[in-house]
Amino acid sequence: MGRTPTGETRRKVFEFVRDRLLAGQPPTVREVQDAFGFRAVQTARQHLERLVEDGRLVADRHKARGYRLPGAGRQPRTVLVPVLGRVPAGALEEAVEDPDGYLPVDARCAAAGDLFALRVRGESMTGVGILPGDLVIVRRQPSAENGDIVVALVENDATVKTFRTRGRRVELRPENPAFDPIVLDAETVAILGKVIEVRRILGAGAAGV
Amino acid sequence: MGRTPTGETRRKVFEFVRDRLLAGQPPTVREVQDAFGFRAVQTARQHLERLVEDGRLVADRHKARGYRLPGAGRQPRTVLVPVLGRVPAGALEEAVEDPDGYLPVDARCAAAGDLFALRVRGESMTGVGILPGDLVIVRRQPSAENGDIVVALVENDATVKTFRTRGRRVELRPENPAFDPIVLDAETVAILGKVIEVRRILGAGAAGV
DNA sequence: ATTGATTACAGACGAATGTATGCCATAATC
DNA sequence: GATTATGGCATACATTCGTCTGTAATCAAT
Repeated sequence: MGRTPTGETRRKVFEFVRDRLLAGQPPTVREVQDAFGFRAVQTARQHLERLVEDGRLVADRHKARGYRLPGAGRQPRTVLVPVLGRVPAGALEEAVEDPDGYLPVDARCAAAGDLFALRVRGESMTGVGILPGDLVIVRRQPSAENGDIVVALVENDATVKTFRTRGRRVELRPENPAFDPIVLDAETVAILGKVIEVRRILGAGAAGV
Repeated sequence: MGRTPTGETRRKVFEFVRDRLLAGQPPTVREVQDAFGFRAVQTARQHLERLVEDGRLVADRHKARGYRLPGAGRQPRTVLVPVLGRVPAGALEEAVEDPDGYLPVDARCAAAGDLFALRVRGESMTGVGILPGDLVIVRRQPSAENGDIVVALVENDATVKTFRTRGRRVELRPENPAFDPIVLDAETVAILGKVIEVRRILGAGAAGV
């Protein structure tokens, strides 16, 4: 039957498969066939096999929906992290039960259950590029090292500060000259966790989860 | 044969399927079977069907790898967005082919293929909390509105600036007093897209994808 | 003990899916 | 015109996979 310009269809097939894979829904050969209106399965398969030869796709042989993008190792292990509305004293567990939403996070460096996210209030950390409304992703841990940005409970309120030891006491330092450091006994400071990522969502209307 | 405590296995099955789905690799019933060492396919299927009854999964009937996570609305629609190393003039398509890695992004507000990510170089946007090394997630679009933060091609190099019209010309304004705005003819400015999200990964050692 | 619910196993069937073979049409090159 | 490469079609086959039927063991409640 007729034909399309050389390489044109192949490129579109790749984009179709890639988009499906990135969306987490690998297509079957016949779904590719239908998507392009091919009247033979083999036509779709020829394009797919060519893409494998060219190294643009890899194939799990004899597996349903077996086409993948190359470089699987570099792909992130995604988990959904709950965004906590408020953090009442110590009740982190309960807050996780009723989140404001979820963020997809690459969790190759942390266990899924150990992560949560908070929305930043106040301007105390603008000096290090953490603005009001930003989301911080936190790995739960009871202590921290000098220079870590941590989430701590101060007067029943979660606050983001830089952690620093001061002899036997601990300094929670804002990164904004307009704010004063908080110095407390090491025993009385409740560290909720360490900030491992900062996000700011600018998208029009799409506000933050 | 023997049995495990009530609900325990079911929970683990759910977590297994969920992790696979979030990783973009939906499992078959028999893969679930193998993963748990069940000696009958039906055992895996019973657990999966129960999870569907409980509303924790949804099923595309008679489809290979047909189990999905429910609540498409509340949960983020996660896609993997390629992180581009360099952006040679205009060759965005090719750059997407060979990414440095992928970021999981909530793409409820954009098509999967329309997104890419870049690592920020330079300090020209520190005034709005975008620091060197940050990752910006960009939605491809050829134009922008006043005040949008955009990625534009200037002298064959991708740069992040605030977009503003100046009569018939456009101004690409850095958000740092130490830098000067760039003013160009509207026709000669190549806008690659609009920044919809900013990320900074602080995690120890885990550096950025 | 009986009943019911849950967990698990065994085997089989049919549909979905990946794969193979052969054929035809168009376009470029010699 | 012959050759070669490419894009596409039609059909058949083998494996994978979702689904079904039937059986047995364990536990809780009656």
